[in-house]
Amino acid sequence: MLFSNTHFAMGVHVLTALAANEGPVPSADLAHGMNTNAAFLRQVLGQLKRAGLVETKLGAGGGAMLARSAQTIRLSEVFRATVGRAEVKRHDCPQDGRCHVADAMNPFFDELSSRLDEAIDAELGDWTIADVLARA
Amino acid sequence: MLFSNTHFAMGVHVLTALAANEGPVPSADLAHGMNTNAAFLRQVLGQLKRAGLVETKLGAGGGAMLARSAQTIRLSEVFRATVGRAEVKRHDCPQDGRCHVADAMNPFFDELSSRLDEAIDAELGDWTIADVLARA
DNA sequence: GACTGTGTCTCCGTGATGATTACAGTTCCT
DNA sequence: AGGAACTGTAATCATCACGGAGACACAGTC
Repeated sequence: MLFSNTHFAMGVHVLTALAANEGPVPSADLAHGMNTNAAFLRQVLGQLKRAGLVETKLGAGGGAMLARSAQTIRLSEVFRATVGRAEVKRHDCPQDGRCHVADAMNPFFDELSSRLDEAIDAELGDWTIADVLARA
Repeated sequence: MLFSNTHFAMGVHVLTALAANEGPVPSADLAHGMNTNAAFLRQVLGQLKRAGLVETKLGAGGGAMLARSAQTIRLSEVFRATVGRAEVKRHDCPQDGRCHVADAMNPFFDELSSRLDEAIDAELGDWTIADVLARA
């Protein structure tokens, strides 16, 4: 399974939903449509906001809205905002000489993670939120 | 985080350890060197065995050994054996009309997962167990 | 001033992960 | 033949991360 939490999927979903709306949408409304709760969704929205993908307005009539047009928001940005850097899940590898090859494992997985991270980033760079919305 | 469990990392590690040894190695010895327990490691070895990467011998003097030379074992095979198909973790997306774009989400994530799966597979196809061993 | 909404905190139920133990079946060695 | 070594698998358990839920201060709107 890629991405041990659902933040990326929720990010794509919520951005697409925002792209389908004009004005600001309250997190409670978004959360209800996405079958989740507002407090949790606000955390995802916070990640998207810090990445400059979303703006939020306080007060009555406020809510979340896209900070840029859907055509300019690439899924690779959503990936960076919600996942960060992709890293291969690894076991607790002992460095005490019990295993001859153990010392090589962590550096290798570091490099492997970097390569996979780049590959995923490149692949996600091919899609924009507008592409996702076009399927709806 | 990629790969919600450690099977892939343990698979790479144990195959590299086996590549460094000639005869069969008991799972208890392997497990001790990898800071895990034998029963759990045997599950990973079982996945590798079913994929044709490892052979096991029962009885005294038995254990696990590579089924093929380390040069011919690609990490993409370890990936298939231990992870299966890469799939984007997604939330429980309601299909009841609450959200206009919800219907498009699952098909989209299906396709996205396929693309990412191929990208990861291609990237991992560049490495063999021999490459990992060469770093030790 | 009342209302609405965000941002953040805490608490809790649930599910997955891996550790551990146990045991039947197979193979080797003497 | 008999005992020892090892696998394969099942059952149980502790731990932990994830996400659900409620609450509250603060900020902005009407």
